[in-house]
Amino acid sequence: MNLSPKIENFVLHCGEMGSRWGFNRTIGQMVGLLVINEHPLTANQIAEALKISRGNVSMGIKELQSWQLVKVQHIPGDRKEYYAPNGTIWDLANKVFEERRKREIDPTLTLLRDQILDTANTPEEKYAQEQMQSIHDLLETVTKWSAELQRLTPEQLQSLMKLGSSVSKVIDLKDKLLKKS
Amino acid sequence: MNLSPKIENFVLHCGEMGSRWGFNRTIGQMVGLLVINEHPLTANQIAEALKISRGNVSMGIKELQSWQLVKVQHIPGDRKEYYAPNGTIWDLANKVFEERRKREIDPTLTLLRDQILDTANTPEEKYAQEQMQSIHDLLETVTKWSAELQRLTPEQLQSLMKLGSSVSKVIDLKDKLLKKS
DNA sequence: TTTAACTTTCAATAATTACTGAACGTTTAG
DNA sequence: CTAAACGTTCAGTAATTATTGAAAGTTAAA
Repeated sequence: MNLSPKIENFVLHCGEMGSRWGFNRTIGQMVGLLVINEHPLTANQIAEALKISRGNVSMGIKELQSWQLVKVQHIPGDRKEYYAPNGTIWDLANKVFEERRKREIDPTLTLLRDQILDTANTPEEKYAQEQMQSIHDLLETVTKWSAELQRLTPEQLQSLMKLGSSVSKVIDLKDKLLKKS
Repeated sequence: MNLSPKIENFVLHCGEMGSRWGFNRTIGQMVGLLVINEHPLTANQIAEALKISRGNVSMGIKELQSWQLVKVQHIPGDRKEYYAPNGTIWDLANKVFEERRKREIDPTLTLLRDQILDTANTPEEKYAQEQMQSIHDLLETVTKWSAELQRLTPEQLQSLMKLGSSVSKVIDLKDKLLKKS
């Protein structure tokens, strides 16, 4: 399990980006390693390739499973577990996106819904509630949009994109069509 | 500078979410505090309200300025600096979005562009490059889309949203229109 | 100038987060 | 049943990140 320089480079980069993508360095490296290898890897292979302890691999896999990013495979007559990415690159990105929405947006949306129902007693609270309402509306829009976009295949997205490569044009389209009918 | 329970609750929540939004707890609280207050605040007021040191406020403001999330205001005859959110809620969200794209996507895109130009020497490298190509294409699509969506006003977005509340319908629309012409 | 009112910086330290490795659990082949 | 081969857990420790507060920097009024 020694990586070619090019592949190692990619894996190390994934590690550096890991924390920005929502996990930590080691887990970032694990994702990179699994994605870049055509064949599933055992926990020991991962530990060896990344030079980390066996226990750390176990915890990392657990975390990745909570994100639904890896799946376990078995080879007949072999007791070891083999780990592989749970879907295409596109699938993985969707899963990360979805999970982050749950962690970064949903809790705030819940809080704001409660707060907005309360009555404001002072002018400060009045203003505060208006702001919270704005944030709430923004987050709802973002949530709905991300759900919409996730529903599309990469091909649909790219097709939509090439339509003059501007969403504003889609709006124009819509207006035109609505006028005709 | 003592906060009403309702407002304090919101500020504390922003703190808890802070690290998920790309900063740390204290900076999250600062954003919450500035957004929820109608009037700009001085560094000392922020320190007092959040019960943190004056130096910490200074560093937090610096960080928020690098994200372009706060602006400084002055009151004539007063040497203190007053801090306020740099734009509407929508503007702030856009700035965060943009900054995160720079940190979370751009560096990887740069790396992948380089890697893809290299020639693959082994079958493993061949596969690795195909995967890197997929990731690259995905990130480019995401980048372009986020740029498109950011260009729209909240009103445009919501109008587009209400169009049967499904982007797939827009694609259908497009197809219909193209057939007609 | 000097001094007072402010802001910034940064070394020391506190708080948080990640990692190791040994102990324990589980499964299966012999 | 026993031992070997694997996976998991978690207390202790290492690494990283955030915070304080004292010192230094800046500005402007007197």
